[in-house]
Amino acid sequence: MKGAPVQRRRTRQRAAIRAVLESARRPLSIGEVLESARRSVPRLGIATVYRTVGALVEEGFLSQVEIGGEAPRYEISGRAHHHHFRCRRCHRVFEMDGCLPDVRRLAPAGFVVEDHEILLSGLCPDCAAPRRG
Amino acid sequence: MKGAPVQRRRTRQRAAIRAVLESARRPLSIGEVLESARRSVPRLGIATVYRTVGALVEEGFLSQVEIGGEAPRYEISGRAHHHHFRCRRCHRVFEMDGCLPDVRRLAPAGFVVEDHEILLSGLCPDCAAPRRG
DNA sequence: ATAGGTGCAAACAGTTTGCATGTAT
DNA sequence: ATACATGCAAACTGTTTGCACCTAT
Repeated sequence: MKGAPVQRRRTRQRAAIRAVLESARRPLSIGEVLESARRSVPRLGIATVYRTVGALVEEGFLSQVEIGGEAPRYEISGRAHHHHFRCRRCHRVFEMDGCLPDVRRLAPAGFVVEDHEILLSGLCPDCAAPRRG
Repeated sequence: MKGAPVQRRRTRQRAAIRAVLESARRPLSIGEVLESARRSVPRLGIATVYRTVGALVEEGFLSQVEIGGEAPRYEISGRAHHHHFRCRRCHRVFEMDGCLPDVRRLAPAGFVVEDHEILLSGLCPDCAAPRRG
């Protein structure tokens, strides 16, 4: 077991990983973060991505988005309440603003609703668009 | 790649696996199915469970229930459309009948909604009850 | 008799960990 | 100088596949 480090350092790897997640408009998987961050740090290792993303989740900078049985994705914390849409073809996950005011009415009497998630799935605009060429 | 078999056979393994899932009152994970089914077929292999459950999902007998980042679970299909409530204290998952008619309006223009899932979480009646300990 | 099924072990894929080396402080 | 971070590879865990043997039809 390795205790948490006493201090954090600024490294190219961490800067790249943060930048990728900050500029993303949708939650990213570890693989997506790795691929994007390697554009600025080519030799970036996947273990570093796991460790860095894990640390960012622990410090509250990132939120983990668990969708179905798929690999967890990560997005910047503190955004407005929103839900997600998963494309069954390209498997990307998109954010959808807004919510349904009466979700908690689904719960039968006696249940205390504290949180909820709504996940839509189908085809994203890119995959639904008729392709030509 | 192995093509789907032309016909299905009745075997002790499949009977056991089906029986376990039919008598369950909650969605079961692969491990839970294996453990239960081994009571009637001790040498049952996990690969057979994966293959059989997978086949049952494909033929529509079972539905895969994916909740959060947890291992997928399987339940008998054909029940009325419903969603789930997960108790954060006892971790049980309950079914909630009904739905919200306007869920798919959450999706921005251009997205083709084919399916959706709603997961509420909080405390179930047992865990919300004032009696403690 | 034979297509199909099973169990085992090996192969895979995603994630975590150990360690020697590299680097921010 | 030194504690922390990185990259690589090995270790793990959960799932899938190849294959020789078995069995329902």
